[in-house]
Amino acid sequence: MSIEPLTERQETVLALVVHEYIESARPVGSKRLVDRYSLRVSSATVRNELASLTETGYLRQPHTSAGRVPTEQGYRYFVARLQGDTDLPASEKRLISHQFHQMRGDVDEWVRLAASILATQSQVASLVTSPLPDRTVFKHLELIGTQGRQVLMVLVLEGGDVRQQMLTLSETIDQSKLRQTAEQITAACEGRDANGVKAQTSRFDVLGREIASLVAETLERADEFSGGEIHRDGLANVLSQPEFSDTERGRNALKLLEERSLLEEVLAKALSPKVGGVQVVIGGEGAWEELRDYSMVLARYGATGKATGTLGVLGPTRMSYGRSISAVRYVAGLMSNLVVEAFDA
Amino acid sequence: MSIEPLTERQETVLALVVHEYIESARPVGSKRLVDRYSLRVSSATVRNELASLTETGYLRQPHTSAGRVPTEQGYRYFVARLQGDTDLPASEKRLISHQFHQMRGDVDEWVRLAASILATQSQVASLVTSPLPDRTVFKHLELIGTQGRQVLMVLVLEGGDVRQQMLTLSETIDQSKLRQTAEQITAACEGRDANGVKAQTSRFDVLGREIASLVAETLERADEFSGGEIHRDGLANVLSQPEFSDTERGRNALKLLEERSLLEEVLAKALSPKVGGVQVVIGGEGAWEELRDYSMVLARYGATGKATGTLGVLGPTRMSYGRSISAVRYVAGLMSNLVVEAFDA
DNA sequence: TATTAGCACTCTCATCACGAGAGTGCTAAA
DNA sequence: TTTAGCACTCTCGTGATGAGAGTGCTAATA
Repeated sequence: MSIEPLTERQETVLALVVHEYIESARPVGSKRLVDRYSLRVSSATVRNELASLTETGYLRQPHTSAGRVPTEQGYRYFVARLQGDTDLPASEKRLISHQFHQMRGDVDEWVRLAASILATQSQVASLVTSPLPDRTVFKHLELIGTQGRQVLMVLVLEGGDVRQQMLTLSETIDQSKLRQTAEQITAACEGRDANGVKAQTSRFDVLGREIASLVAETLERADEFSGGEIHRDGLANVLSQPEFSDTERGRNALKLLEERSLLEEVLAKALSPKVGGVQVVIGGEGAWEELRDYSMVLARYGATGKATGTLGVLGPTRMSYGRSISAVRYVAGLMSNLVVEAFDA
Repeated sequence: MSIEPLTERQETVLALVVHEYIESARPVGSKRLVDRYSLRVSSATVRNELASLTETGYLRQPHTSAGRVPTEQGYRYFVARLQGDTDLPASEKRLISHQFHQMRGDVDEWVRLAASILATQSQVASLVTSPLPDRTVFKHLELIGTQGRQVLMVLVLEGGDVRQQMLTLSETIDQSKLRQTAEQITAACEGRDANGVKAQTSRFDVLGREIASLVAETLERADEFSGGEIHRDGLANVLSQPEFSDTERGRNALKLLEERSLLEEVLAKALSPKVGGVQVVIGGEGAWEELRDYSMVLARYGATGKATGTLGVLGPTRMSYGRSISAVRYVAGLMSNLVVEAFDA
């Protein structure tokens, strides 16, 4: 399979088949191709090329005497080399950017807006996770006594994220002692990560050690917790795709989108931890059987080394890669700006 | 319509029709009824009762010479008077309770688990919102200077919720002054709500007033923000219901479930703000045209006056009300316990 | 040698007819 | 008041059929 490089004409034909199939969702035949794109060769010639592309594994025939459909390999070739650089029209960009500037406020709202925009732009389902710190860094600690031995620990992280936790101490400690301890720890640990904090613990007294190791634990937990909630939108979109008119398949698609663990795994493994670039996962790439009929277009956004999140879309392999890629790229850029701004503030 | 009270036999027939229709999803006829439930009357008699129930508006005929289907009125009568008190089997309860105890940790996890359990138990889609304070009460304030005029305001609310906000002050203020102000405000405002805090502002100096009014604003915003994220699960379930085998209808159902604003409105309006009891909304109750073909089973959980959230299920009017009601009731109870525990801690 | 016209053949899909099955309403008898 | 009987209606699954689109192959052509 696919030892020979494709001739120019084969590339053209492949591109047209992919393009046409994405639009029509029906196997595309030689005659149709010649008619719709007014090729300067006859349908018989195209037929020969189709046969050849089928042999080399770029196309597939659903049944004898039907038109051709791209294989995963075909899609990959198309996305990698044939599709050309697409981009959203400037007017769309302005509109989207406007919506983002319109809204100010909390991260959840950004995430929601991003998901909504991706869904409408790509016409498939979208996924967005909140930006989370790559490496959690301590900034500030407060201890607030409430009643008896109960103490509320408020832990402020680099980037403004806050963790809170209720503690029950072994004995009642008065507020001034608590404050003093908190200040000590803050002074010693500002700017350190979980390991850095651990290294400092020996410098404190008994209470200080107890608290500091709890802080270190919390920081560690925050590091592990890579996922966070995955916000979805446009689920209804995938059902309007003709390949899911069969209810069984539609249900399958939804199940996939609801399955948190699988999505988390894909997001984690398929996507490099660095911000930049759009990744396309076609048909599960052999690694995920469940994704055989689906493709994802993903990007990481945020500020590498500080806080990053992922966003992308999920749809049938027959999805408009152009629309999706440009939408994902643009929205990821906007989200990155927001994250960077939030960090610098 | 429905002036005469129903005879006992009519009630029996209505109950059987609803029951049978919920199971089979097909219009139910007289003969079927007699056969399956070994009634001691003939099909002709049942036919008469069916005709009468149709006349009084409890049943409906999809087309002449087809079986009967319950109307909304029929469902309501059934749920209100005929269904009997259903409850989850003890074994199920144990299993669910176990899962809840298995898991400790943050509120998001509770919400996720509750949604997942509701979805599997009811076989339709589930909705759960996080518990949010009914009336936001101030507990503690911290001001943390970062760089220049930037200050991080950390606001701890009754119940342990934390709000944070970045401020840019008009001039640089040193940390001790910040701390002093924060302490002043904390002392004066602990236990007060938005209005209470506002009433205190005059007692502070310029900086204090500025901060305190920001605090009051934040508290107000927290009050308004009644909704919060709605966590969904079991979306795929609704697609397996036969009424949504038609793709168009299925897509509609999904759109409904994705529409945040509508759901929020229904949750807010249909459900009393007090915890306790399960509410059933059948076919939109005339108030929501979009919900014509759907029913919801809802409950508010938490601790009235402290923090409450809503949970429930959404499915076709032809849903198993028994299963849903008992599942919603039980899960709401468990969640309430968790909230109460968290508050008392 | 590469391209094209022509042709026989295949496979899908929408349409239509048809009959089984389930259900109804009505009448008349028990 | 209940029920047996009956004629009638409507849906739905099952084939049959034919149009349409597409293919591969062969032979003629540039």
